[in-house]
Formats: sequence, C-alpha cells, structure tokens
Amino acid sequence: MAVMDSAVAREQALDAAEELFYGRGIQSVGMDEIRGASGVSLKRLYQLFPSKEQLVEAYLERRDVRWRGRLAEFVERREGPEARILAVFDWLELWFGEDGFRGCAWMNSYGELGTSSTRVAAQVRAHKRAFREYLAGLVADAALPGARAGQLFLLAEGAMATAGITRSTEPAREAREAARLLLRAC
Amino acid sequence: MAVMDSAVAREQALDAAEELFYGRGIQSVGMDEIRGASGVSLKRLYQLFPSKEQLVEAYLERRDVRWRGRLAEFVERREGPEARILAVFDWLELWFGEDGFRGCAWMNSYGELGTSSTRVAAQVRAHKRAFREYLAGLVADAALPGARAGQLFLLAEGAMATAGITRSTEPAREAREAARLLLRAC
DNA sequence: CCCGGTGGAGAACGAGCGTTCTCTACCGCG
DNA sequence: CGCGGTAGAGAACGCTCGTTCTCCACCGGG
Repeated sequence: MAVMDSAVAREQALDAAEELFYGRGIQSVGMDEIRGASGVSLKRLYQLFPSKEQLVEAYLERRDVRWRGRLAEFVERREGPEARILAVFDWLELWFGEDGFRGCAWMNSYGELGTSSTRVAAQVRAHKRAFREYLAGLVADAALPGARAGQLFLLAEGAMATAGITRSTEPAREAREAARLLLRAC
Repeated sequence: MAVMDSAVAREQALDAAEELFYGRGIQSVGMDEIRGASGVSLKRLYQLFPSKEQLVEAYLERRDVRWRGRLAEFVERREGPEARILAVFDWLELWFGEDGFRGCAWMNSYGELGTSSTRVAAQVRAHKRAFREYLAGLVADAALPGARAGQLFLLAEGAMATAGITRSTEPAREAREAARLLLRAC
C-alpha cells in the first residue's frame, strides 16, 4: 500500500465506489467509507477526484462503457438481426438475476441527484441516448421501421425500472415477449 | 394562522411537501423549508408527522390516491375497452406535458430512499402493483390475454422513466403506438 | 383582571459528512 | 548519516439538517 501507482489507486477507488454507490445509493455512502473499502487514503482520493461529484461522474462513465460493452458482446454472439434484438432482453434477464442487482444505476442516480447535479443528469441522458441508439442500429440492421427502436427502448427501460423495484427477473421475459410481438407486427 | 385546524394544517403541510419533494427531491428539501412554504410551524409539523419519513409516506400515499384517481377519471370517459387502454397513454402524454413534470414520483423516491427506507420502498411497490392491477382490469375488460397487462405496464413505466429523464412528451406517443400494435397482435 | 395552557418563532443541539489540515513515518538522495 | 518531500492516518472544520427546546404572546375561564 505504501507505493501505489496512481492508475491502480484510481481503479481501486472506482471499484469501491461502484460497489457502494450502486448497492446502497450515492448519498448514503460517504467518502470515508470509500476510503475504507478501497484502501485509498482520503488525500489520494481527493487528488484523483477533486470532489465527490467527480467521483460519481467517473463511476457512471466507467460503468457505462462496461455495461454497453457487456450487452454488445452478448448480443453479437447471436446470428440474425431479429435474434439480436431479442437477445437484448435475454441479456437483461441475466443481468436482473445477478447477485446484487439493484436496478438501473443511471435511473437510480437520476432519482437521487438529477435535480441537484446537472453533470450527473447529463451523464444519465448520454447513457440512455447511447443505449437507444444502439437499439436503433439493431432495428436498422433488421430492416424494421425506425419507430420500433423507441418502442423497444421503452420496453427495456420499463423492464429495468420494474426489475429494480420488484427484484425479479420476470420483467425481462415480459418485455421480450412484447418485443417479439412488435417484431412480428406489420 | 393563529388558530389553525389540524386538518387544515395537515393539508397545507402535505401541499408544500408534495410541491417541494416532487419538484426538487426529498433529500434536498429540509423540514424547515416545508415549514416556510406551508406556514405550519415546526412544532405542529412534528405533531402531525412525528418524523420526516412519515411525512414522506403521507405525501406518497395522498399522491397515489390522487394520481390513480385522475387516471381512472380520464380513462373512464372513453367508450370501448381498447380505447380505454389507449387512453392510459393519452393521459400519460397530458401528464408529461404538465408544468413542473419531473418524472414518476415513486421511481424518484425509490431511487432516493429505496435502499434506506423500507417503508418508502414498500409504498412504491404498492403503488406500482396497484397501477399494474388497474391495467390488468382494463385488459380483462377487453378480453385480451392476461399477459398483455404486464407488457402494457412495462411500456407505461418505460415512458414515465424516459419522459422524466428527457423532459419530453414523446415517450407517451411512442408507448401508445407500441400498445396499439400489441392490441392488434394476435 | 389574573393564570394556566396552547401555539408560534426561532435558537439550540447533535449527528453526519464533504473537505482540509496536522502530524508522523518512511524513502530516496547527497 | 542527515534531509526534504511524499503519503497515510486520522483529527479537525464548517456546514447542513432532523429534531427538540426555550421563550414569549395570546386567550379563555375563574
């Protein structure tokens, strides 16, 4: 711990921040607790992230990259444009079933900080826009009408919100079935 | 203000709490601000609601009754079981367009307090269950397969989440169109 | 007119927490 | 061996806020 590379300290801090912020909410986790969980001293934490808000931003940004990466990796293993669209919902089901699943980190962050931190709010909007555009790409690959993208997006968002509140994987299956019907609609 | 009936004070407190909690979030509004906005003294506030958490509960409970009442009133003016289902989404569009719309109060509260207040979490689950069951009733009236209820619910939830984040009424129209396709799906 | 009690205004208290500061140990270098 | 500088541990600071307390004005009953 004596000589700790900055990059390593940064990753450890973000690991602890992600686990604590996602699991218990941002406002109820103090910087001191992140220090304890990460082993990164407060002084170092504030060198790496000059304020808690910037730590939150970095947490959401790293999670965004990883979350969309995991989704894309799963989806791209499927063959066929429609199968790929349905795979999004299969992946949601896997995600909802993971230990420690607590809903969508961006929805939760927005509920907590959307009115007080414009930077967090912007990050949430950017993440949702990126997810929607990813779906739009899948819809275009399937040569479906562009309006389907928004509809599938709403199903996925509804499933995330509901799974977070009810702690169940069922919404993913419900959303998948609805998506299947939408794909078959004229 | 000198002689204030308890019931009146209670309503004034809840009016202020609703406006402030919904508009700015629960954690960022202090009891003192509610006193200022309501004209109800702190002493009286704590007689009526022995803790902030109980004031939050009362706010959510009263809002639940009113929200579902307004929805049902709008829906029941339509004739025909399928028209009534679509009316839910028309009403969402009106709601999203209201001044001061800030997303779903229950999703927001859950994001803020879901991990720290089991009572608030339970209230959110109860509200969502009631809304889902209301949809299930409409679906049954239309003699549609029961699975449609969950699918329409997810569309509505996705629309609420998205409208809250993007401050747009468009998600209601997208959800309505998806619902229309689902109603026509075999 | 006096008096007890009710209610309001606002101070006070105590805890939590973001952020900074102090002190000390250690390490590489001359 | 001495020294400057870096890093960590943890205290300290300042602020916010939920909750309670103090003080005083008012009001109805004897």
